[in-house]
Amino acid sequence: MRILLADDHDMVRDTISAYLTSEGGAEITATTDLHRAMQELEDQGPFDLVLLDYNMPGMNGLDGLQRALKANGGRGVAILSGSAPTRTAQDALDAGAIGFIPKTMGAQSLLNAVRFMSAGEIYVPVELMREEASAPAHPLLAQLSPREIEVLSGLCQGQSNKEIARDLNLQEVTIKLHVRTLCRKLDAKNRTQAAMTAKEAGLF
Amino acid sequence: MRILLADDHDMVRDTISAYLTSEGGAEITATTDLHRAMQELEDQGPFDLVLLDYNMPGMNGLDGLQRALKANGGRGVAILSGSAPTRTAQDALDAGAIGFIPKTMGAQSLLNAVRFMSAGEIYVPVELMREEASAPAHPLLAQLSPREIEVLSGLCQGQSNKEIARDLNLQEVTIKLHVRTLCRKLDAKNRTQAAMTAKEAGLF
DNA sequence: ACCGATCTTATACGAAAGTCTAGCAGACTA
DNA sequence: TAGTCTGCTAGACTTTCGTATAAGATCGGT
Repeated sequence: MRILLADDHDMVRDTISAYLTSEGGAEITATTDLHRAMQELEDQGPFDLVLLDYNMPGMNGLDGLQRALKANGGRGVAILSGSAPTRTAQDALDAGAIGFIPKTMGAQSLLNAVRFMSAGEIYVPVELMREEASAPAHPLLAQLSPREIEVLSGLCQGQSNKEIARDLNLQEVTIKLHVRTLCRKLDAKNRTQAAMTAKEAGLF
Repeated sequence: MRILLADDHDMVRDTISAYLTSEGGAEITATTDLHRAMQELEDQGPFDLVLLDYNMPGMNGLDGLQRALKANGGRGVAILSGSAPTRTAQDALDAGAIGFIPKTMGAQSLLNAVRFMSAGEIYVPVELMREEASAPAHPLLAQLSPREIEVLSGLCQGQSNKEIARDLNLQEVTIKLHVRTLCRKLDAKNRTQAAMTAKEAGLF
């Protein structure tokens, strides 16, 4: 089982490598960023599985995933992520990833997932699927209305009220109200502070 | 060597535990958040070393550090962090932490550091100390003037131009200018987007 | 001494953000 | 059926932000 692992956190990379090697008998090649991962893909041919950290130099969101997929000759590429917004997981799968692994998953589960994906099976943790349907993902989101969450998403992209209004088919004034209530609920003085709070909480 | 490890990423926690146990002969107690860590501190008495993830339910910045320090009866408490702003490291040490461990550090180095800190020595990775003095910490900061960095800091706290001006003893118009150049350099359309970019890059 | 870069202040104007008041629809209760 | 609560929408108004243009001050370096 030949696996390529790319993560810029040495500690995470080292310990995961050690674990998969000793407990799973895997043969790991580890790199620190997408650039070097691409080089390994060229030099060492296709791997049974490629694991890419979502937040890593060179990734540019799911851009790196696309490139790795092309370079791995049809074999699977999966995304590792520390903060795991359900949305990103869905996007990754849509983009062709063979799996999405949140770091909140246990080491033994990781090993099982890696074996699955190496065999060509698509793997997504059950919690994420459930979360999609039921759970509020984050305590902060629970106290926000659906509209407010949509508006907050716009805020975090640095959109103006007018842009948000256009995207949601609403009037600009309406957005202003939502922004105000968002600021109240998030204990922020203005849109920027609200966006920062949401970002820190790991939403979006 | 009895160690309490608290990190909400199961994967990270499991693999680090396994590594420190097998390679370092440590006896690890692992928990998922600060609340449970405090319980373990009460139940299992003082540990030789407590490792706390900086981004973890219940931490509230360095608030959790203070509480853990009190509960561990004089023995050391260190901070683990994924994104490692030098500023936070300094603050942690000032608050009484016995060490600061970025996850970009290798597993073997971690083991050494843990042995050091268990023996009561303060540990900070050399790169952080150097960074403080020389390196630009982040490529993005390199192209910003000192003033611009100060203003950007204000932006990331959601301050208004007027507030920033007061804090820096400048006129509001001056801040506007800096905000404009910041938006140019960070490729942002407005202050909110600039703040988000800075946040994503791990600054502040 | 000159040049260029950075930082500073000023005036002014259009655009966007933020505040206030108020009306309307659906849901739940009595 | 009326009452009430919550979420969504709207118009008018004030404040803040963003931009343009101009110009003085300081500092380091060819």
